[in-house]
Amino acid sequence: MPRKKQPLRLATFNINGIRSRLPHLLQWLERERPDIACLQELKARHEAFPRAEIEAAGYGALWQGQVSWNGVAILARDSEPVESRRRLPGEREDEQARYLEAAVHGIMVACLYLPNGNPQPGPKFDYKLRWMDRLLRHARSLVASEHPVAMVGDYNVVPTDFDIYNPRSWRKDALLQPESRERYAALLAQGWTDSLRTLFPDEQVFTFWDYFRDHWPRNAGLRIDHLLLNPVLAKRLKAAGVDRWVRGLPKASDHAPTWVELAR
DNA sequence: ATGCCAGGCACAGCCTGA
Repeated sequence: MPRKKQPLRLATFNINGIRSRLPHLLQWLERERPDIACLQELKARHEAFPRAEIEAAGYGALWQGQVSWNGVAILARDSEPVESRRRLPGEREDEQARYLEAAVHGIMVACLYLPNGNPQPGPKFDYKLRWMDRLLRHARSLVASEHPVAMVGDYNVVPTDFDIYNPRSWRKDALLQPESRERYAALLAQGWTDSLRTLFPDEQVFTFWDYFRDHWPRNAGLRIDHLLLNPVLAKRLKAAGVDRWVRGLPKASDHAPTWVELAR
Protein backbone atom coordinates (compact mmCIF):
# COMPACT_ATOMS: atom_id res chain seq x y z
CA MET A 1 0.00 0.00 0.00
CA PRO A 2 1.48 3.39 -0.90
CA ARG A 3 2.38 5.36 2.19
CA LYS A 4 1.60 9.07 2.21
CA LYS A 5 4.77 11.06 1.67
CA GLN A 6 6.11 12.82 4.74
CA PRO A 7 6.39 16.59 4.33
CA LEU A 8 9.79 18.17 3.93
CA ARG A 9 10.92 19.94 7.08
CA LEU A 10 13.09 23.06 6.66
CA ALA A 11 14.47 24.70 9.78
CA THR A 12 16.60 27.70 10.72
CA PHE A 13 18.57 27.96 13.96
CA ASN A 14 20.89 30.69 15.21
CA ILE A 15 23.07 28.33 17.22
CA ASN A 16 25.32 30.99 18.83
CA GLY A 17 28.56 29.01 18.69
CA ILE A 18 28.51 25.60 17.01
CA ARG A 19 31.30 24.18 19.12
CA SER A 20 29.84 25.03 22.51
CA ARG A 21 26.35 24.09 21.25
CA LEU A 22 27.20 20.86 19.42
CA PRO A 23 25.43 18.59 21.96
CA HIS A 24 22.25 20.64 21.53
CA LEU A 25 22.53 20.50 17.76
CA LEU A 26 22.91 16.71 17.72
CA GLN A 27 20.08 16.23 20.19
CA TRP A 28 17.83 18.49 18.12
CA LEU A 29 18.71 16.80 14.80
CA GLU A 30 17.97 13.40 16.28
CA ARG A 31 14.67 14.38 17.86
CA GLU A 32 13.19 16.68 15.19
CA ARG A 33 14.93 15.24 12.13
CA PRO A 34 14.75 18.33 9.90
CA ASP A 35 15.47 17.51 6.26
CA ILE A 36 17.24 20.85 5.86
CA ALA A 37 18.78 22.84 8.70
CA CYS A 38 20.20 26.33 8.20
CA LEU A 39 22.53 27.49 10.96
CA GLN A 40 23.81 30.95 11.82
CA GLU A 41 26.44 32.35 14.17
CA LEU A 42 28.76 29.37 13.97
CA LYS A 43 31.49 31.46 15.62
CA ALA A 44 34.08 29.07 14.29
CA ARG A 45 36.70 29.16 11.58
CA HIS A 46 36.20 26.84 8.61
CA GLU A 47 38.54 24.13 9.95
CA ALA A 48 36.78 24.04 13.34
CA PHE A 49 33.40 23.01 11.92
CA PRO A 50 32.40 19.65 13.49
CA ARG A 51 31.91 17.93 10.17
CA ALA A 52 32.50 14.36 11.38
CA GLU A 53 29.91 14.55 14.16
CA ILE A 54 27.34 16.04 11.81
CA GLU A 55 28.07 13.40 9.19
CA ALA A 56 27.71 10.69 11.81
CA ALA A 57 24.27 12.13 12.61
CA GLY A 58 23.32 11.51 8.98
CA TYR A 59 23.72 14.99 7.53
CA GLY A 60 25.70 16.39 4.66
CA ALA A 61 26.86 19.96 5.18
CA LEU A 62 28.03 23.09 3.48
CA TRP A 63 29.41 25.87 5.62
CA GLN A 64 31.21 29.17 5.64
CA GLY A 65 33.23 29.87 8.76
CA GLN A 66 34.91 32.96 10.14
CA VAL A 67 37.09 33.52 13.21
CA SER A 68 35.02 34.46 16.29
CA TRP A 69 31.97 35.91 14.56
CA ASN A 70 29.23 35.13 12.09
CA GLY A 71 29.40 31.90 10.08
CA VAL A 72 26.53 30.07 8.35
CA ALA A 73 25.85 26.46 7.36
CA ILE A 74 23.31 24.40 5.45
CA LEU A 75 22.76 20.81 6.62
CA ALA A 76 20.89 18.21 4.58
CA ARG A 77 19.65 14.88 5.90
CA ASP A 78 20.94 11.93 3.86
CA SER A 79 22.10 14.31 1.18
CA GLU A 80 24.80 16.78 0.15
CA PRO A 81 23.76 20.39 -0.45
CA VAL A 82 24.92 21.65 -3.83
CA GLU A 83 26.43 25.11 -3.47
CA SER A 84 25.01 27.90 -5.57
CA ARG A 85 26.73 30.92 -3.99
CA ARG A 86 28.49 31.85 -0.78
CA ARG A 87 28.30 35.61 -0.86
CA LEU A 88 25.55 38.09 -1.26
CA PRO A 89 26.43 40.03 -4.42
CA GLY A 90 26.96 43.77 -4.43
CA GLU A 91 29.82 44.59 -2.05
CA ARG A 92 33.12 43.04 -2.98
CA GLU A 93 34.91 44.15 0.18
CA ASP A 94 32.32 42.55 2.49
CA GLU A 95 34.28 39.78 4.26
CA GLN A 96 31.62 38.77 6.77
CA ALA A 97 30.37 35.16 6.55
CA ARG A 98 26.64 35.83 6.47
CA TYR A 99 25.25 34.18 3.35
CA LEU A 100 25.14 30.72 1.80
CA GLU A 101 22.89 29.44 -0.95
CA ALA A 102 22.46 25.85 -2.11
CA ALA A 103 20.18 23.39 -3.85
CA VAL A 104 18.93 20.89 -1.27
CA HIS A 105 16.19 18.26 -1.57
CA GLY A 106 14.84 19.95 -4.68
CA ILE A 107 14.68 23.43 -3.18
CA MET A 108 16.97 26.44 -3.55
CA VAL A 109 17.76 27.51 -0.01
CA ALA A 110 19.38 30.77 1.05
CA CYS A 111 20.74 30.75 4.61
CA LEU A 112 21.37 34.26 5.88
CA TYR A 113 22.56 36.03 8.97
CA LEU A 114 21.53 39.63 8.59
CA PRO A 115 23.67 42.20 10.43
CA ASN A 116 22.33 43.25 13.81
CA GLY A 117 23.01 46.94 13.22
CA ASN A 118 23.42 48.17 16.77
CA PRO A 119 24.21 50.71 17.90
CA GLN A 120 22.13 52.94 15.72
CA PRO A 121 22.67 55.39 14.25
CA GLY A 122 26.22 54.54 13.23
CA PRO A 123 28.38 52.60 10.78
CA LYS A 124 26.99 49.23 11.89
CA PHE A 125 23.46 50.36 11.19
CA ASP A 126 24.57 51.74 7.82
CA TYR A 127 26.09 48.34 7.05
CA LYS A 128 22.84 46.62 8.02
CA LEU A 129 20.81 48.81 5.68
CA ARG A 130 23.31 48.35 2.83
CA TRP A 131 23.17 44.60 3.41
CA MET A 132 19.38 44.67 3.29
CA ASP A 133 19.46 46.67 0.06
CA ARG A 134 21.80 44.07 -1.45
CA LEU A 135 19.46 41.32 -0.23
CA LEU A 136 16.48 43.10 -1.81
CA ARG A 137 18.26 43.23 -5.17
CA HIS A 138 19.27 39.58 -5.07
CA ALA A 139 15.89 38.44 -3.72
CA ARG A 140 14.12 40.02 -6.67
CA SER A 141 15.60 37.40 -8.99
CA LEU A 142 14.97 34.55 -6.54
CA VAL A 143 11.33 35.38 -5.91
CA ALA A 144 10.56 35.26 -9.62
CA SER A 145 12.21 31.87 -10.10
CA GLU A 146 10.11 29.07 -11.49
CA HIS A 147 11.89 26.82 -9.00
CA PRO A 148 10.98 26.62 -5.31
CA VAL A 149 13.12 29.04 -3.27
CA ALA A 150 13.33 29.64 0.49
CA MET A 151 15.23 32.49 2.15
CA VAL A 152 15.63 31.63 5.80
CA GLY A 153 17.69 32.76 8.73
CA ASP A 154 18.25 35.31 11.45
CA TYR A 155 16.97 38.52 9.86
CA ASN A 156 17.55 40.66 12.95
CA VAL A 157 14.33 42.50 12.18
CA VAL A 158 11.22 42.57 14.36
CA PRO A 159 8.71 43.10 11.54
CA THR A 160 5.96 44.79 13.60
CA ASP A 161 5.17 45.63 17.23
CA PHE A 162 3.10 42.44 17.33
CA ASP A 163 6.35 40.49 16.94
CA ILE A 164 7.78 41.51 20.32
CA TYR A 165 6.57 41.09 23.91
CA ASN A 166 6.75 44.84 24.47
CA PRO A 167 8.41 47.34 22.15
CA ARG A 168 8.83 50.04 24.78
CA SER A 169 12.42 49.38 25.85
CA TRP A 170 13.45 48.44 22.28
CA ARG A 171 12.34 51.60 20.48
CA LYS A 172 15.89 52.75 19.74
CA ASP A 173 17.15 49.27 18.87
CA ALA A 174 18.26 48.58 15.29
CA LEU A 175 15.86 45.60 15.13
CA LEU A 176 12.80 47.86 15.35
CA GLN A 177 13.88 50.87 13.31
CA PRO A 178 11.54 51.99 10.54
CA GLU A 179 14.42 51.71 8.04
CA SER A 180 14.88 48.01 8.94
CA ARG A 181 11.15 47.32 8.93
CA GLU A 182 10.57 49.11 5.63
CA ARG A 183 13.15 46.92 3.96
CA TYR A 184 11.69 43.73 5.43
CA ALA A 185 8.24 44.86 4.24
CA ALA A 186 9.74 45.56 0.81
CA LEU A 187 10.91 41.94 0.68
CA LEU A 188 7.38 40.71 1.37
CA ALA A 189 6.06 43.15 -1.23
CA GLN A 190 8.25 41.38 -3.80
CA GLY A 191 6.04 38.34 -3.27
CA TRP A 192 7.75 36.43 -0.45
CA THR A 193 5.56 34.65 2.09
CA ASP A 194 6.44 35.09 5.77
CA SER A 195 5.61 31.49 6.75
CA LEU A 196 5.12 31.91 10.50
CA ARG A 197 3.00 35.03 10.24
CA THR A 198 0.91 33.49 7.46
CA LEU A 199 0.09 30.39 9.49
CA PHE A 200 -0.30 32.28 12.80
CA PRO A 201 -1.97 35.56 11.80
CA ASP A 202 -3.39 36.30 15.26
CA GLU A 203 -0.83 34.70 17.53
CA GLN A 204 2.39 36.03 18.97
CA VAL A 205 5.24 33.74 17.97
CA PHE A 206 8.73 34.28 19.37
CA THR A 207 12.04 32.83 18.19
CA PHE A 208 14.54 34.73 20.36
CA TRP A 209 14.73 35.47 24.08
CA ASP A 210 17.52 37.75 25.33
CA TYR A 211 19.89 36.31 27.93
CA PHE A 212 19.43 39.52 29.91
CA ARG A 213 16.62 40.38 32.25
CA ASP A 214 15.08 36.91 32.62
CA HIS A 215 13.54 37.10 29.18
CA TRP A 216 13.14 33.35 28.76
CA PRO A 217 11.36 32.59 32.05
CA ARG A 218 9.06 35.56 31.40
CA ASN A 219 8.51 34.55 27.74
CA ALA A 220 9.62 38.06 26.81
CA GLY A 221 10.53 37.14 23.25
CA LEU A 222 11.05 38.57 19.80
CA ARG A 223 10.32 37.13 16.36
CA ILE A 224 13.47 37.71 14.30
CA ASP A 225 14.13 34.32 12.66
CA HIS A 226 12.11 34.11 9.49
CA LEU A 227 11.38 31.60 6.74
CA LEU A 228 10.43 33.35 3.50
CA LEU A 229 9.05 31.33 0.57
CA ASN A 230 8.71 32.37 -3.05
CA PRO A 231 5.25 31.89 -4.63
CA VAL A 232 6.13 28.51 -6.18
CA LEU A 233 7.14 27.12 -2.79
CA ALA A 234 4.51 28.94 -0.71
CA LYS A 235 1.85 26.78 -2.34
CA ARG A 236 3.43 23.82 -0.57
CA LEU A 237 3.42 25.36 2.94
CA LYS A 238 1.66 22.99 5.36
CA ALA A 239 2.83 23.76 8.88
CA ALA A 240 5.28 25.84 10.91
CA GLY A 241 6.54 26.05 14.45
CA VAL A 242 9.26 26.83 16.95
CA ASP A 243 11.18 24.13 18.84
CA ARG A 244 11.01 25.97 22.14
CA TRP A 245 12.32 22.99 24.10
CA VAL A 246 15.79 23.69 22.69
CA ARG A 247 15.72 27.20 24.22
CA GLY A 248 14.88 25.62 27.57
CA LEU A 249 17.98 23.41 27.69
CA PRO A 250 20.80 24.34 30.07
CA LYS A 251 23.33 26.66 28.38
CA ALA A 252 21.00 27.21 25.44
CA SER A 253 21.42 29.53 22.48
CA ASP A 254 19.32 32.67 22.84
CA HIS A 255 17.39 31.59 19.69
CA ALA A 256 15.15 28.55 19.21
CA PRO A 257 15.01 26.49 16.00
CA THR A 258 12.15 27.63 13.77
CA TRP A 259 10.73 25.47 10.98
CA VAL A 260 8.23 24.92 8.23
CA GLU A 261 6.80 21.76 6.71
CA LEU A 262 6.43 21.68 2.94
CA ALA A 263 4.51 19.23 0.79
CA ARG A 264 6.87 17.04 -1.25
C1' DA B 1 21.16 56.10 30.30
C1' DT B 2 23.35 51.76 31.66
C1' DG B 3 23.89 46.95 32.92
C1' DC B 4 21.93 42.86 32.93
C1' DC B 5 24.04 37.26 30.03
C1' DA B 6 26.98 34.63 27.11
C1' DG B 7 30.79 32.97 23.59
C1' DG B 8 35.32 33.64 21.60
C1' DC B 9 39.93 34.99 21.83
C1' DA B 10 45.09 37.90 23.36
C1' DC B 11 42.95 33.08 28.36
C1' DA B 12 42.30 38.41 30.80
C1' DG B 13 39.56 41.40 30.33
C1' DC B 14 37.86 43.01 26.01
C1' DC B 15 34.62 42.79 21.98
C1' DT B 16 30.33 41.49 20.05
C1' DG B 17 25.73 40.09 20.02
C1' DA B 18 20.38 41.72 20.05
